[in-house]
Amino acid sequence: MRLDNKFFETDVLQVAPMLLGKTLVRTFSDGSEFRAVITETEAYRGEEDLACHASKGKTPRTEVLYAAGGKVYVYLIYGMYWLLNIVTGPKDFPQGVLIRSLDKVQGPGRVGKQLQLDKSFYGENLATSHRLWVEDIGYQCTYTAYQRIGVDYAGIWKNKLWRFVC
DNA sequence: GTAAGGATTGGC
DNA sequence: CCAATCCTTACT
Repeated sequence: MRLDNKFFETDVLQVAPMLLGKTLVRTFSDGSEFRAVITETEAYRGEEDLACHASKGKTPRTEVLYAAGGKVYVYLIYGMYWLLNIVTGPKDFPQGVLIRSLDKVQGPGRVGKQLQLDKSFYGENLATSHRLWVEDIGYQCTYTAYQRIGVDYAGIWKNKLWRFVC
């Protein structure tokens, strides 16, 4: 069954590991469908988390992070790759989960490429979208927590074990 | 207005 | 090791 907003309105440190084993579904305009199991996620939590984009405050780019959970946050990195994030938590508590890998696609940049993401997905509602959502197929995998990738600039926050891998 | 740099990847 | 490539943010 499709995950609803309720699922995503929980704290990101709960949602990020719970997403492992869930199925990501993307339908394309030609009618085809892509399904893959989420195998790696990363949590970004609050304005005080220097690795979180919301650490710079509310801007046009980070605005959706302040919404209640269940929305999509996409952004272009290095001018080349659209990274997929899911906003979590209550309204006005900026946090989100980066989808780093699927069973069939490893690497956040590759996930965005496979799903053919672009800026039109910014703010997409996963509970009602007809082209992108997450399903619970009754499977929860065991996981291990690691430090996040590529956030060496984040001071003490880089040491948080907020990356979850199946 | 201008410049610096990034939650990455693939190619040299 | 480093270029690709462009948007966001910070600063003059």
